[in-house]
Amino acid sequence: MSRLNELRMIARVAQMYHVENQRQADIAKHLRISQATVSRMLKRAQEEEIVRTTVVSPSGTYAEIETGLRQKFGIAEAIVVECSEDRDGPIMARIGEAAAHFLEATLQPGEVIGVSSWSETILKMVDNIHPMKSGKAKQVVQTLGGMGDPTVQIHANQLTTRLAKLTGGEAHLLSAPGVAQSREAKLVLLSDTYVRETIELFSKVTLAIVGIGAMEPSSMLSRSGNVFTSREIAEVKDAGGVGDMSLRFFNADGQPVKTPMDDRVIGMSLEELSTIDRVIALAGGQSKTAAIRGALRTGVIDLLVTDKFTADRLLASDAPITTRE
Amino acid sequence: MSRLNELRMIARVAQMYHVENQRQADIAKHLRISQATVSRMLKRAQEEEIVRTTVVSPSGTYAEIETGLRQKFGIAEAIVVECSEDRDGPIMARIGEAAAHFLEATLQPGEVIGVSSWSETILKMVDNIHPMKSGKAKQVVQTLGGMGDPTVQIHANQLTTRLAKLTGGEAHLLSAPGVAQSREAKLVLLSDTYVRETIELFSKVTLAIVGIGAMEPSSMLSRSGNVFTSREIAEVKDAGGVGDMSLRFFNADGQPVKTPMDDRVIGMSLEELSTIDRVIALAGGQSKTAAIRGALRTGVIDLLVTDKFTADRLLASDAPITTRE
DNA sequence: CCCCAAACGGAATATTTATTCATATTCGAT
DNA sequence: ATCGAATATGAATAAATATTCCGTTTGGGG
Repeated sequence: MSRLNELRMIARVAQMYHVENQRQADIAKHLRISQATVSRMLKRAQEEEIVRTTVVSPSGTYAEIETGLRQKFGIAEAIVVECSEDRDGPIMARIGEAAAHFLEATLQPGEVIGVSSWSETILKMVDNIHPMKSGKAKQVVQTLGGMGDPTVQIHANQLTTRLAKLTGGEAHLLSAPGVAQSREAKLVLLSDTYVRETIELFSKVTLAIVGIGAMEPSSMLSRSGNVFTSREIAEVKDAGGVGDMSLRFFNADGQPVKTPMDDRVIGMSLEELSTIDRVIALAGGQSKTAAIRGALRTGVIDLLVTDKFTADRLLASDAPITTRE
Repeated sequence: MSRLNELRMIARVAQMYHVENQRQADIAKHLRISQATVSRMLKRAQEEEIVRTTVVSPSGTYAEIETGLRQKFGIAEAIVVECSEDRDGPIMARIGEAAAHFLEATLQPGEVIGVSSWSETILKMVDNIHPMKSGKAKQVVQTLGGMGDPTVQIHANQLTTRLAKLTGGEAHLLSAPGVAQSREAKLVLLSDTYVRETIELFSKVTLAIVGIGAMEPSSMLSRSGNVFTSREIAEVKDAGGVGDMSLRFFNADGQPVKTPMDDRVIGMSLEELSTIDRVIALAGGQSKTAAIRGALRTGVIDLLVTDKFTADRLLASDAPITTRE
């Protein structure tokens, strides 16, 4: 019976604290008990469920799905954006927008941003970044060569340059094709001083922004000319490849798929990516689901920004759960 | 639209803080923002109602009614006890129990307790106090004389003595009748050294425990012999009296009702009561409702302990609301 | 009855959180 | 464009809260 009187008092303390916003010291004075006791009563109130705290996610946000993604794939953070329809265009726009906001809010002074430049989603992100007056970033490094097609080359360079301008960093372009014609050709390209300097910066990158590619070439990729032959793509597929980040392929388990083509790609490797402090991946859309799932399993991604439909698909899958941490 | 991205982040912070019990500094590190920002986001989360905190009063307690009493009558605290039936016996027992618990929990070391000894409810309270080993109270002072009837006299003395023993204070009895035969008789009684010493202690009392009497004499009062004649009582009633504390009468507005009898009462006055740091009133029951309402309006009571039925009646009344503070 | 283990409670203290202060930035009005 | 008010930010700091530590008490076994 005295337990009830005790709980009554705890409830009163909880009310004064949570509802009336009184300080513990004042409550203690009012009730002639010590502040320590008030603190303990409040803890007790939680345990006894006299106070209940609930976090409601604002409509249009999907905290629960984000938590699901974090847990299922062991990533540090996930952002799931609202999207009215499951089409690539709107999805990319929303993902880019959310990523831009996140970047703005969390970019540290002096960061070295690495950006793999041929993702339409990343482009949307850059479109949404507000210029930061006090130069936050130190350098913005292009982590994958441009395309053979000069039009897209310019596009890629522009993306890096704009991002650099917006974040106040100095741009370091990778003035080379993303894929060299041969191993030898790559070596030649690497002999270029500017190219080498940029590549040497890869290890300094503190924040990498990457897109995730599906095996079926994206519109941008195909527009950019034949990067790989369809036979080469088929080979990767046969080896289990489900997608790529910066033209580095991986299978459904997140294991790298080694191919002879690796020697021709001029850009950051998955291994390099894994050493980077923060890796932000931007991707969504029906066709990319499998690729994203594989990418998440590589363990290099710290934050995924995706859309609700894709997130649902990622969680719905009955593939084995990979827990980290 | 960016408001949504902002809210998303706030919701995430709130989740990490309230659900996952992470410290603000850790959240800040995880999200690459400052601890100050996390603190502000959490405040924002409250404002935006992303976090909702509710205090549920344990069943058997009536936090809402207590709040109603505090607000309507401007008292510092109220305790409303559960009671299955609206009869005086059980009500007094529950009130006494709750008051005992409260007293135990909040009695300060060195307090001087004043107790008006003829309330059955107070008796129940004393019955429920556990002995306090390390003498908390300094002195326990009887604030109203005993009754003419020697049996009750002993009762009253015992109550004070027991309370003193239980709280570890030294008992100061008021060895005199509660009501002298005349003004002159009172003066004679006051000349007694022990009586005077006790009365002088009134001003030192830090915590007074009082009962509230209705105009219809209680069983204890009537058993104790004719304290006042029914004619005297009628006079008080005519003057608007609705009840008394320690035989000091007041009307429905809480204004003292002065009568010639005041000069014959040997006990603490309402004025003295009002200077005391904490005044705890114990009372409940159908017949006492009007008396309690008047008592609350005197402004001398800091804490009322009553039962649910009486509390409901006190709140239901459409009498004008007297707000203090 | 006495002693011990566990529980309690408060003062002092450590830790965590909120606020202040100094800057930087945005936005709106010229 | 340029100024100024309003807003936002983080570092430093003040304030509030949680915990540790220690003396007391309580409730069992010897």
